[in-house]
Amino acid sequence: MSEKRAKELENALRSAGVRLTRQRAALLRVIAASDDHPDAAELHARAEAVGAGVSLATVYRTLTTLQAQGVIEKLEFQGEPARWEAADQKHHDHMIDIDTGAVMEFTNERIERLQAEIAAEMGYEIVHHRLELYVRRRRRD
Amino acid sequence: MSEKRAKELENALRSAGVRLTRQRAALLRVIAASDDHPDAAELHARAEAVGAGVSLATVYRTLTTLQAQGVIEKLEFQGEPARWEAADQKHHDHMIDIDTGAVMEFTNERIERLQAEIAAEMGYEIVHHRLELYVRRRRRD
DNA sequence: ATGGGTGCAAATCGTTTGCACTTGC
DNA sequence: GCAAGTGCAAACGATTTGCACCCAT
Repeated sequence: MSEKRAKELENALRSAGVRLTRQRAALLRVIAASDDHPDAAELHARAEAVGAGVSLATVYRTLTTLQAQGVIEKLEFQGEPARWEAADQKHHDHMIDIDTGAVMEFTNERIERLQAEIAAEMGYEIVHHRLELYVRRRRRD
Repeated sequence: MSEKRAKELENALRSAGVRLTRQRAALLRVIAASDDHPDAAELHARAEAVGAGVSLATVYRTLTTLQAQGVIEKLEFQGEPARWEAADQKHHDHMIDIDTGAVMEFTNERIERLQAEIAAEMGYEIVHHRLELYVRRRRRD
């Protein structure tokens, strides 16, 4: 099924005038097959694991290109290297367990609305935003 | 007045067992006198401007120390070098004008509450969070 | 006096880039 | 065929660190 998604992306990219190289096709598949939040090195490792000869430099260049095409989104959690996720899902924010490093997703329509209101009140419109909750498992005592 | 604040901080730090060196005293004053969001290089420049001989390495080390003492907070906006702000004010989030780079502060009690609820529902408690609105001035047309 | 703090320069780490070589269209 | 894409290794920019010296306590 992620193969199907990868094909869709190939067509979308091609009609956007982006050349479909062997490396890009391989990375599209790796990304489509990932449901977590890998960083560049991890994506490179996954591509290598599948025998796709892709240099790390190309991974970086491709990530930038795919982001510009709106195919993926860049996540920059505190201090750690940038992570990436497919952009096909609906908008969501992130919650990071600071003890385990686990990244969870959530959405809250009310928060979204409030943000827009705040910006509007000050005469601005939101281009994009970042909401991250750094959390710790609640200890029951 | 920021001089008064600097003195307060000196005492607080000393009783926390942090040695009060010439460099740290100078940086405390620079920070207390800043009401914006300077990065390490900028703080270094401001310290130099006041004739405080402080190396950039020490600026970095001091920022880390002051953060650990809860005196300042680290801000990491997209891509740019980390910025810092005094931690004495009440909690607030940031709105960044992506065209001018201007950083504004805001608070919204309802958003804070909603965040806590979301975390609680998933069995977590928030240790800290990050909410940034990247905005653009609303064009009246 | 002594252990923490500092300056300097070198090292780190994620990421970007110059250049000569490939390759998709 | 040719501009766009790639690999490699070198360059980058922010930050950190090893080490010899220094100074608050």
